Amino acid sequence: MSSLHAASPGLIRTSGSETDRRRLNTWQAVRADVLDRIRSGEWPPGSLIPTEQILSKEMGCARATVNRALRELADSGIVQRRRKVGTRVTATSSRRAMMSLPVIRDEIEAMGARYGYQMTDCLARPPSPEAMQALQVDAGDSMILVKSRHMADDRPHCCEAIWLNPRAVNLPDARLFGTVPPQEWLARTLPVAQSRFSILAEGATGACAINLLVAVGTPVMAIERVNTLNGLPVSFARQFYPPHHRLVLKD
Amino acid sequence: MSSLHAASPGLIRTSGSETDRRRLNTWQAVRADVLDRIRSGEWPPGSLIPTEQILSKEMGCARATVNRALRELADSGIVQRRRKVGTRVTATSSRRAMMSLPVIRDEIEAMGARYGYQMTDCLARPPSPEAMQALQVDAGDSMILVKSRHMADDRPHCCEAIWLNPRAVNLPDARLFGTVPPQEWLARTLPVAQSRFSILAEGATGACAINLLVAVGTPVMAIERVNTLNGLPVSFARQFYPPHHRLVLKD
DNA sequence: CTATCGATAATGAATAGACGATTTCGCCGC
DNA sequence: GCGGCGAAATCGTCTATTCATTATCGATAG
Repeated sequence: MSSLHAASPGLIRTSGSETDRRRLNTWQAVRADVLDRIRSGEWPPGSLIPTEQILSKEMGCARATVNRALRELADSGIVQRRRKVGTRVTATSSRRAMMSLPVIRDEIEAMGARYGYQMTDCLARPPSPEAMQALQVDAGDSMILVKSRHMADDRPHCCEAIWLNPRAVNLPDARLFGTVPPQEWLARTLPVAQSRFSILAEGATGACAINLLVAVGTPVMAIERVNTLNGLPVSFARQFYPPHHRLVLKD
Repeated sequence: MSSLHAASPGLIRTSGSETDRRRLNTWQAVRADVLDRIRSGEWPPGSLIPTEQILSKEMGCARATVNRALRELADSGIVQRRRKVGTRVTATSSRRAMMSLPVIRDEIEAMGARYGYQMTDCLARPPSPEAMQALQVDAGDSMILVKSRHMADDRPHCCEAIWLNPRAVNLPDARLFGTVPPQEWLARTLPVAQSRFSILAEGATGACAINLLVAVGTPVMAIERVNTLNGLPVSFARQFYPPHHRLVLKD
């Protein structure tokens, strides 16, 4: 019926973008088409684009298919949609980018290096002020602090300090962390937790500098991660990466 | 027909998660339900969960609705799906997090501060080695380098150096950048470009340290951004943020 | 035993149709 | 002019159905 069934070339525009549309699904073709017409200036930033119904008729596909395409574009911040109003091209270039935070073991092995892990400390102690704030506990609670470092081919790749909340999770024998990184143990124990990350630059402090084999005060990138499960804060981790480490995001 | 039409309570499980499901759509309810059963250990990491058909029957909704829910979970890395094989709970805790990179003006005004912009330099010169690599140009090409800083209530918030490729975009009169930040001009001129970001920690160098009012060598967070349009690299920007600036990601 | 081929099962995508939610817009009474 | 109210437009979601794509498994020919 439709001129545009699965990968039929009906939709392909002659404008000649670099994307190879021969193997695109219909909704991906619609998305690419809309993107092209935005880029070409046909629909400038801030303007309304035609309704789903008009587009579906124009492109010879179902409205649900156009909906899927436009929803994806809205998810990445390229357009904004409101009922009854329509779909508007986002005026500013505010963009959302997806970052993938792999397990450090995978990250290192993906580079083709040999992974190594060393626990450097494992203490029960009252939480630091940052840990108190992140985990919503108070100074009286006793927390577990595990410090460790991760090596790539015997060179330090990252060092880590993680606070674990014994009220949120049953901790194993501490010796386990001598061989198993706490993040991996946590991932196996609590399948899906909700996480909040933040990224900042810091000067390396004493232990961190020693573990990363850099001078005190050297700029390091810190990634903080708070895991919560059912609203209960479970862990607060800080990972430090030496200079020249890059976190890459694609948009 | 279905026991689960739009926000009907049919699906609501008694497990009592913290999420308020009374106002969830059906597909969101399905997603929450699956997530709960993963978290509860019913479907441990690495295991296969029931097929879409079984789930749709079990939950009294259409398979397309289950598909939507499981697709969202796959998009955020919680499950992995393969045709004919099924849907598997991701074994590692590798997660994808969404980061929003707002226009700096918006970022500052959202904090309730007054935005200020100053251009500090605007030069035509051959590209630096990094710019050559990022923009895929060679040393013979003449590029435009604009340096600027952004202020929040008269305190430096971020400084920026951006290389523009005159072969990819028609540049305006350079005086424009005295009042309009290059990123904003770019956003208005090229509606939707594809971007690649990377984030790293560096020590502040001379001009950067002066602009941010910090000592040389102070750790700063650098965000690099390469914009390309139809495969043609358009701009290469490096933004530097002073210590204590945090980039926040929600998962 | 092994390679190949077909049946089967699972997800992926598309369709038409329906209904619901939300916001705008104009009409009407005042 | 103005306030309220209902019609209409538009996106959001759901269903049922069909076909496409991909992988697994087992049977069969050699």
